[in-house]
Amino acid sequence: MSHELPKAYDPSAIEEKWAKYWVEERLFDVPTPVAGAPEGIPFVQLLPPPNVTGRLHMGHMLNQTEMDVLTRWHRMRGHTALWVPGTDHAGIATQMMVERQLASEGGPTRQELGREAFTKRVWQWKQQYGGAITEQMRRLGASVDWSREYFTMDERLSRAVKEAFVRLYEQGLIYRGAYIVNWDPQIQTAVSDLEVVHEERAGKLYHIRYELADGSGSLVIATTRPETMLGDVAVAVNPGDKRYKSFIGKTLVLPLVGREIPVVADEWANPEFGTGAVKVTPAHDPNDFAIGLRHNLPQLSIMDERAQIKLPGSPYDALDRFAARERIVEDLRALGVLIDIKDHNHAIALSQRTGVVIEPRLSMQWFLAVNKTPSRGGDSIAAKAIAAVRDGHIQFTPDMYAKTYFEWMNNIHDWCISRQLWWGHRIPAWHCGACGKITVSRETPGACSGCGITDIKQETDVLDTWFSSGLLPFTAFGWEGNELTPDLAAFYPTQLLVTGFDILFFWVARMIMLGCHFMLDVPMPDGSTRTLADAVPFRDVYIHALVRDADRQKMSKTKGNVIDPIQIITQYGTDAVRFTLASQASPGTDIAFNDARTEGYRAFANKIWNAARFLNMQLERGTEAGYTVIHASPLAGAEPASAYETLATAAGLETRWIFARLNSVCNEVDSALQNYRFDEAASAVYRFFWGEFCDWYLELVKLRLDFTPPKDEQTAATLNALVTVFETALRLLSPFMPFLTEELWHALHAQLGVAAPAKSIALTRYPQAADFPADAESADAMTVLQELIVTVRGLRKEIGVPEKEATPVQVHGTTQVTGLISANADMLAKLARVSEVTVATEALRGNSARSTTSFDVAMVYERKIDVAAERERLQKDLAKYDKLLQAAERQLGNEAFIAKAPAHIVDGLKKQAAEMRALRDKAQGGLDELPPE
RNA sequence: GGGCGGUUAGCUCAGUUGGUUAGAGCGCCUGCCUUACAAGCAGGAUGUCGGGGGUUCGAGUCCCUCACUGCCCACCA
Repeated sequence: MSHELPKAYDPSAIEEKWAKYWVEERLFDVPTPVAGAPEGIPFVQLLPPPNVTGRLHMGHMLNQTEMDVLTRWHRMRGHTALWVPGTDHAGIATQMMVERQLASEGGPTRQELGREAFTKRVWQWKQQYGGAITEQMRRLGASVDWSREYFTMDERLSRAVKEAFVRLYEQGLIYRGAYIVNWDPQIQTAVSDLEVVHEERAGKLYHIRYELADGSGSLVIATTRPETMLGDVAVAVNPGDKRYKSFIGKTLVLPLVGREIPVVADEWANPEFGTGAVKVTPAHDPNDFAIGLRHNLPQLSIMDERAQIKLPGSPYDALDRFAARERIVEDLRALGVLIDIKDHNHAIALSQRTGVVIEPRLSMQWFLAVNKTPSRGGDSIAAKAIAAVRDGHIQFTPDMYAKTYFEWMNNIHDWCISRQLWWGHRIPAWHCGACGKITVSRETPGACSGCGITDIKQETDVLDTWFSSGLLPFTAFGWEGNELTPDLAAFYPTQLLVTGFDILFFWVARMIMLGCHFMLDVPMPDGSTRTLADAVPFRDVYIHALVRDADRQKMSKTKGNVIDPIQIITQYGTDAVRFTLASQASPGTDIAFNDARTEGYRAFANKIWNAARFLNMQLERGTEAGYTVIHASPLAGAEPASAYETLATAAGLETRWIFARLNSVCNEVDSALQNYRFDEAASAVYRFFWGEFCDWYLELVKLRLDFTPPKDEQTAATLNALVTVFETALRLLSPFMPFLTEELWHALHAQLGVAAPAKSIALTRYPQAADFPADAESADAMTVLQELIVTVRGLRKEIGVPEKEATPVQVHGTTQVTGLISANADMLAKLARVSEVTVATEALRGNSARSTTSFDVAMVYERKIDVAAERERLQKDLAKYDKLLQAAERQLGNEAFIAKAPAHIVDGLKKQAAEMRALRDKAQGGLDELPPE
């Protein structure tokens, strides 16, 4: 039977197969617990739901790699590991996408189609294309529970959203009113503060003269937006501003318009800015709106939803706001009241979605009051959200994000949750045309709650997408009120949220606000009242960095530097890309994605692949020679450590050593992942597999495997150990490189002729340090031998011994060290081409000798000495050791140091000084022996 | 305007509570087709840890300051 692996690793040949297998076999589904919570603390994560319109980008890939590594790691450690996937309906993005599609088809516009037909059309679009991103996720091997996949507009989630809205309304936390909001005139909807981005731009500050109605004088105002003067209802000056004292209470005539407006005194007017007199346009500026309220001024809207002037009869009617600006400036100039135009840089507000300039607009909207006490009492939403983090119920990593969070949460304003869109959760409120009463209800009401007439109309606005996604940590588990569903009992709070800082406020903060608010009302599994500590939506938040291009530039379509993960995956394999991201994922640092690095990790995958091939060959030879290897991967429990002990003793030093290394690398990986140090974990497994298992263990194993008859115990033990270590390494690597390890793990079992003990390596047990003897003695012994081998290799190279020629060496050191070396002369022979080792009684120095802190070694070889090079080397050594020695001696001579530093530091330094002195003397001795220049 | 980061080898980054010779990968140089792997093996070079000051027996690590740089937030017309 042949189990030959192809010579080179080809990810495309294996990845799709396993991706499909994992999904079809439903390996990662976590059923709803029948009663109570699963044993232990389940590891539950919610995937930040990608937009249905989305295509996989590097940010997703990083996010999913991190989540998957953790999920697989926890699962293998025996925890219930639940990762819930889903997609977000993404109101604005999706509506725009479909509108664009309609336009490109030359079809009707959204408005022509009408609301019902249009939303139907969006659903069609969603059915057809909405799965693209989850398809790509499957390709990444994300070990999510697909049986729990949701869409934020699913019927069940829609019910939950309605429930949440109605509850907040009943608690007096949702209100409706006419306020200035950020208006996007392109898509013609309100957007929240967060959806506005500011950009510094060069603008103008226009100085305009307004005459007093009584003709007694005039005053000059300064504005960046002269077109809004059409809506002016006052001019404000600071009450303390002496220049304008006499104007207060008088009436001005608005140029071009002729309307009379008062001069009011308001603190907001800044005497330092402009002329100190500011025009007041309550319907088109948030500050002016506030002034208007203070002075009881009318609110005069002069623009429509497209940001065109709407003043029937006026010459400016129907002009776009920017065209109107030009016309008005011209007309003011003609009138002679345009006094000055100054350059003025200021930050203008742009819509994040469309990039158009935001128009502050007075309109009727729905708001969530975040700082208000609910009608039934208790803390405000923001107060709870602050307390949850402040009191440590939620932990941020990196923790500096907690500061950012507080900064925002402490200054939070009410949240405008209504959008004038058609795609989204329609607000469950009904307007009565007769009495004006609003009926907010879970079910479609038959009649107005005020006057009882049946002719009521549902609110046309929908909810901000983030409102529904903010509810996900509990709605994903079946929340529809105060009842504790089995899933909520088992899985809430989730353990960890992994996400990017770009949605810290949009999503993370909203989940905390809404989770803390709603879940406080849901009892604990034991029936007790829930406290904030258990109302939180997640215990940990891990904020990952941004993936940038190789030159640290932000990826953007306009720059054309977007790296398509699918393309990189096709080129290098998913495992290599995952490993690249994991190994770069150091908290708080952006990732400069350089595919040179990915190429390196593909080489790593290839290395693993070839180690498997080597193993296969040894097993084949072993089988032919009549050896049997029986190995079963641990599922729940480990082999008893004593079994490893016995195996290692029979196999030899290198096996004892590699077990000791496993002991230590298991610890490293576990503690790194515990702290979300994906980079450290990845580099630990990398160094172990390549630097230790391949570079040393596999080479040394070649010495031990003697398949010529008769059978011997050492070969048998080594063969077993080899399989054990390799299989363990596969499990260790599996969370990082799930495809490759799955393939090789199955191949190994096939080769061994035994059934794999599980359907997937992902369902086996993660290697634990305690499984392997720490064995410091073997570790130390190998360190000496490795150091010797490396030193000899270096010597050979320097001296110029031909590659293939074996040479004798002399060693000097303690009897323990020389004994160890002599006993392992075969290692030296194999790895450093040493033909013979003799022990010298005297210290070794001279041109062919090298010294380390544990031994001297000299090569017995006639050579032509490059005196100059040798002198240079020795002088360099001398200088180095001398410098270190002097530094050590200086410090040891410092009484304060001896008195204050801990003993182990002082002793260590003394030892170091002695070693440096010896090494320095040897270097000096070598120099003395060189022929003079 | 407010807040938060970063600056360590040519490049990308580690560096745990201050403690004994500051590390890794990639790249670079030299030599090897030693059959698991040339996507490899072996050897090698490379750092006044952004500048200055301070605390300390001891600073890449703590404090101050300056410079450069990035990000977030913000209703100054």
